[in-house]
Amino acid sequence: MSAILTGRPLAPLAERLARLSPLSEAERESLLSLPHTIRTLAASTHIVRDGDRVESCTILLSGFAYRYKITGEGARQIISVHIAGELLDLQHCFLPIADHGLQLLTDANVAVVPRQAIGDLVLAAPGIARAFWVDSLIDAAIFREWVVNVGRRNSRARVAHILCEIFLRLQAAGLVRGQRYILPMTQEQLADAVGLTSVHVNRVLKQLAEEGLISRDRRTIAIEDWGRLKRTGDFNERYLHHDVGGGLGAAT
Amino acid sequence: MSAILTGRPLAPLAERLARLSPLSEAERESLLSLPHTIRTLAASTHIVRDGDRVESCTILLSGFAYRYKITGEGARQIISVHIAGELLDLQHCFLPIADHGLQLLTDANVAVVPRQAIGDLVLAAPGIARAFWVDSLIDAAIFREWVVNVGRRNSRARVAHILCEIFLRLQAAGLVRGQRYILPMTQEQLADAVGLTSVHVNRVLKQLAEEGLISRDRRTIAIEDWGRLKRTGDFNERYLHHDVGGGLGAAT
DNA sequence: CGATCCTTTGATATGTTTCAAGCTTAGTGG
DNA sequence: CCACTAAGCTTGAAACATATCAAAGGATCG
Repeated sequence: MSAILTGRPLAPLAERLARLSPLSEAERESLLSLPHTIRTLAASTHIVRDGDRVESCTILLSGFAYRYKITGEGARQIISVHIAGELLDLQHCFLPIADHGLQLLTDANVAVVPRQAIGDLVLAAPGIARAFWVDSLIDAAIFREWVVNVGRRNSRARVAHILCEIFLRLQAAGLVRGQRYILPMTQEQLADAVGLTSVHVNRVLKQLAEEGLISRDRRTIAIEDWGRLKRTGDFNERYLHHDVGGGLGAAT
Repeated sequence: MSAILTGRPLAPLAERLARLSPLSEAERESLLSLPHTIRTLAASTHIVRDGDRVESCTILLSGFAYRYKITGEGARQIISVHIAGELLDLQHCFLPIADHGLQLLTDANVAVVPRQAIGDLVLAAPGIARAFWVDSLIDAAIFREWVVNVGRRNSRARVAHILCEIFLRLQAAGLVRGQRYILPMTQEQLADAVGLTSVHVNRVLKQLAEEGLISRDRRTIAIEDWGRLKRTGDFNERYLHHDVGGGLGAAT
């Protein structure tokens, strides 16, 4: 958030990408000087609606957001949850007709960049293209894990799994102190993320708490037994690729 | 397949990418001259195993493949199905530790390209980087739809949906004549793709056939009523982005 | 032509949903 | 500052879709 105030609002983006793939000083600079507008938006604002033609990419500077689709029967499936620092819809730079919706969970600050500017930049700066691409690849890895989560795990594991994932992602982003975090989702939203009903999610959360894996107060989750939570969530963090910057990534 | 025999085995790859994002003649040439080895592999060969360090990318020249993960309980979830002409594991160029397995459904011809060669090429040729990236983005769009499919649709819709998807993808690749295609998956594999049991998939297929939406003979599926099949599968092809080449994509 | 893998069918079990109602919390206006 | 309201959380009972278990029937391929 400080970056927003210091007038370098895209700094978190540059940081994030540099962690994924090495960037030269010039590349960092051109990222920081991307044309953009900063907006402060209220919780539940729609950033993109399914079917929209999107002319910009949004970077989440603070707050939470999620992507979702609505089925013909009116059911909602949440497809991913996004935290501060993440790129929300890079795919719209090249697939400009949205195939899903994108909505804020909380009040948030966002930076909006015209998609043309990103398109131009990636043609001019291959290193940046690579970094964006790696970001998309990690997104996709998370989608794959979610297919497994809703397709083949029981309700306990699904809920435990998403609690693990969000915890680790917040931790990697430096947004968590200790073993607790605020998960700004209603139980209904959580249910839509794991393919269950809110009633059932409620029962599972209660059970996880009774068994001492987590504790809850309003919407803050405290991890009480990380080992057992991971085990009941069948959670293996490899798919998050948090280590990707660590010396490989590129065909160096 | 003819391309394999004519000694231009990577031609289908160049075609595919050019459809996603405009490529110059020079870019096409450098794609065609990527170092590679051609292999003919038997059905059910593993191309990648979960956890492997992968040093190459595989292009499927003929046949079918699928990606999957195994849960801690031993259940398998199939994450995507791939058809001739597709890039199977572009993500391994930049995320070289595999987070899922990749296996052939049928005998197949593949081209194997060292990941370093692709990494070098995308830094040298931004237009190619963009095309690869768009390919990854479409992959991700399909994963998202699968999250919805297994998360929020009932068994009839799930099965109908995957039949629609594969039909359209084969059609777009020019691999289907008329309204029928060979789906080289057992009912158990189909079940693992839609998050059901094989017994239940069997019943759903039977019902879809009885109602006249499809007919079956061994593993060939004939679409008897595309409109109703789409409707019962809640299928909207927008997520496949088959039109993406049609004048946009790039920030032109 | 024997063996294996796959498909099909029936009967029963179960996890999750649905429906319904009461309860708590957070926000709003008097 | 309290009353009121809406939203979300919690709990119970019943219904249902899908899984599980089991066994027989086909297809495919040495």
